[in-house]
Amino acid sequence: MSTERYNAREAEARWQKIWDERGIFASKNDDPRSRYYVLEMFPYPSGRIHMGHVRNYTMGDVVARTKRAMGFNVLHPMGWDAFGMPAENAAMERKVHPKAWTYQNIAAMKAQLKSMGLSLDWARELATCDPAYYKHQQKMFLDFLKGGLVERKSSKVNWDPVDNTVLANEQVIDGRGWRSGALVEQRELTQWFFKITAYAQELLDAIDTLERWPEKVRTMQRNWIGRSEGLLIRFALDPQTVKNGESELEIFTTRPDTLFGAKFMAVAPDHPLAAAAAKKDAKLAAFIEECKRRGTSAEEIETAEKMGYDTGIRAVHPFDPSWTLPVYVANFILMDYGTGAIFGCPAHDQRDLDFVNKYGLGNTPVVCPPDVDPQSFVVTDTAYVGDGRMVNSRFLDGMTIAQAKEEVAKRLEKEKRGNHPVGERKVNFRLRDWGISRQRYWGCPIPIIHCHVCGVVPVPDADLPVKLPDDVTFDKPGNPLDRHPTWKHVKCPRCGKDARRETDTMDTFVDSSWYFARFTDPQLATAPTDKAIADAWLPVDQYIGGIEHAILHLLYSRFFTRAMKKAGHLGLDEPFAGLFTQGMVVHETYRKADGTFAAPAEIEIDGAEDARRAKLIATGEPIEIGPIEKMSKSKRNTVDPDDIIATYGADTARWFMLSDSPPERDVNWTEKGVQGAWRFTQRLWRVIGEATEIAKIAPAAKPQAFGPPALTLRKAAHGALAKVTDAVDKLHFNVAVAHIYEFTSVLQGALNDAKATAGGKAGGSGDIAWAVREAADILVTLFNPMMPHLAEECWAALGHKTLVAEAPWPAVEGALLIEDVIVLPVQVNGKKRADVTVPRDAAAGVVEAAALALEPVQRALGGKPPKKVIVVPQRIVNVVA
RNA sequence: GCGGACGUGGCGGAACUGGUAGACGCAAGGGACUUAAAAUCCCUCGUCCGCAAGGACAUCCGGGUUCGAUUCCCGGCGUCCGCACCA
Repeated sequence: MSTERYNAREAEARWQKIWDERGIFASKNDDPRSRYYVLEMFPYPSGRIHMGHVRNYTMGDVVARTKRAMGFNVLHPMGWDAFGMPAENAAMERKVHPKAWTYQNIAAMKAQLKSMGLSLDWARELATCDPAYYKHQQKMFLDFLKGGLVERKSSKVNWDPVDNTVLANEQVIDGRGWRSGALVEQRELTQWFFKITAYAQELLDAIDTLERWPEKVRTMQRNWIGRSEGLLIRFALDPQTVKNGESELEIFTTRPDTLFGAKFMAVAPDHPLAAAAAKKDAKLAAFIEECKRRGTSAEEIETAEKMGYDTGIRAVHPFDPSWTLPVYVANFILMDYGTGAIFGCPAHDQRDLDFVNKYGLGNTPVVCPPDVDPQSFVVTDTAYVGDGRMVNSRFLDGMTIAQAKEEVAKRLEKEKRGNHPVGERKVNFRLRDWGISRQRYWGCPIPIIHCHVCGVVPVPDADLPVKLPDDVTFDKPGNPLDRHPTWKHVKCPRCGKDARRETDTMDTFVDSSWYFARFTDPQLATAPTDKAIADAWLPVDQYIGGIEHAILHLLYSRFFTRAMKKAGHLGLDEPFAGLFTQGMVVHETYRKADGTFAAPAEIEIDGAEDARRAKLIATGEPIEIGPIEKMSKSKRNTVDPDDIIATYGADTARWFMLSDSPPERDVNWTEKGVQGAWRFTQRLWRVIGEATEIAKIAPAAKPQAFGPPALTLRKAAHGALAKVTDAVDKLHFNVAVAHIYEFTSVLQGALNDAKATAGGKAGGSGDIAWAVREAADILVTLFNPMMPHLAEECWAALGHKTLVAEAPWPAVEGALLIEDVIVLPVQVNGKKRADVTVPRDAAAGVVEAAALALEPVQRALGGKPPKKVIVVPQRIVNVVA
């Protein structure tokens, strides 16, 4: 074997070709072995992969390759989340068709992914913009419609004035569109909705079963679903005070116990009662307008003062007909939570307290904290929200909060007005239905026809897919489908009269809500899934992606899986058994004097680590080294994976992505770090090269006995094998990497020793040669999932005729991990003073005697006898002085 | 405000279920090889006292439980993230 440097560029292409030709990463649906489905969140085809993709897919590939070696039938597919706005933006800016742009990008990114050497089953590749994919999505939309999970309703929607489209609540961040960043407007539109709220309780409950999900994501989803238990109360309105004959105001409360502390009622500015009252009150109408004009961004809400307008209407207290409360329209009441109306109990709710303090309505405490005299308990600026006993509350006095809630609920449930009870227990959710209509071209058409006579008519199965027309224009804002000359004009499938096609397309999150199921049988033409096959593969055993999808994508997919089950396409509820959210790739920023940023490739850095200076290569202009931030185009702190792969090879990039930083945390990309990874690839190549020389002379049969040097090496090899296996299993890739480093050093030391004893030549006795060969094989198998190309190269050098990609994971020889003689730390009062060497299964008394005999222990005891000696077998000895 | 996570050398980080704190890597210092450089190999590397042997301190801070705490409990401080006028 040559001692030349490992040429990653040449070797990587060669091995990729061999893997490809042999099709070794294609998984078969009828393979009888245990299945393992590992999936990384599929990319949007933006044009180029970025380092975040490299990190994400490397992690998935390590899992896939390891599980494959362990004998699983592994499914590791890749596809494209191919619909979306950027394609239309490109069309508008560059006059390129969204489809052409998307497919060009897919081709480019696929080549990049291939250069990473990922063990993907490309035969299962899919793109969501392919009619062969979205045909099934349209069919499922109709299935769901039939099953009552789709609804068409007029509602106030979030309108993004820049993207000219509707956004789901989940896509509005701080009052701005998640893509455009534009301030979102409220508009009233008729939209299609998926009834995700029908599963609110189920989606919430099942979070408890997702044991292999990060706690953080589970918490975020729980909060998002936002369950609260309370009481709906119908307050009668004083007929003398109403303007248009209204008789009731329905509110939702989680604190019915505080009903005797009520001081006012309040409704949202867009509540029907407010609108009705405004008709006869110009000032109120103006107030409502003012409220609507106010933004909903975080800062504005933070600073907005509580404002209200007394409508003059009065509501009657449900427990006292003679007690009436003023009804306000207030800016802090949200129409889309509960009923859009509340009763205000200022003593025990901060917002209500702020409100009454402003309008002089006063407060009456009704919950008295423990150990406080009710007579002297007053609330001024801070509402009391803690525990206590009821006071000032007539029949509730003395009860706990829980008892009072129960009592109020019981009484109001019994009381009737008309046919309805005055009070009704209700569970309220924060979760809203998922509005999926988008006024865009590059998305999945909603398969519906609107007929003047028949109304909303589903497109018949035989006419699916409803394909996007190719001849569209992007010269004007708005939806190209809507202004297409012919596309929307169709005959009604039911009555045959002229009708109009739905021109809205589906939210792209629909596309990604079921792709994991499609991968199980991506060519199936007749249905979205073959249920038996999908059920055999699913749930995904390990899903890996960014935390940014903690709510949207992951919640939608959970809903979709349930909806598909209902429609008969799947037999399970939860799509992802294991979820891992990886950290970001971050990099230093470089700021020029004029405030703009320079790219890493444009600058040169010198000086010691604590006094680094950067300058622009082109001009020598000094550059300020800025904070480490997420790689982004705007900060220009990105590194192109292509450049790295061309310079160092894919294995180096993969290795660096896994080293040092734990996978869930951010990894800082540094030139030094990459070089370290690159040096290690070369070192491995050298070490395996030297090992090959010795392995050559190894006997074919395993020797009967091993001398101490061979035994030590074998113990290290099997120890490393056990530790790396465990670390990879827990996705602690940085720990696995550390153990591989460690073991490489051990092997290197053993090779040097063997050489020294053989007088500088490759040699040594048979047992050493055999152990070296075994150690080298184990080492290569261990780093293969991380650096697969180098591993193949080394594997071949070691004389194997097979591929390491197809080699089984080595079995640990458990006996090698058990030492006959062990070294135990000896503590005195919890501080380590010495080590004691004892037989592994020595009796506690023997260990104790040996420990006490040690000179440092005696010194620490100062000649006095120990009070107590604690011997933890095979762990530690602690002497208590 | 509510919820979650985290806090360990110059840096990234490791440490099983309460049992030798600092594995492994980066950076730094010293040495070998070389005409030289690169590459490679070897040694040192938490802080303080000490020539050394050895000792003291040390996992954000303050308490507690324990023979023993980075790990468990209580109370602070700080950082990051998510949600947020949610009745």
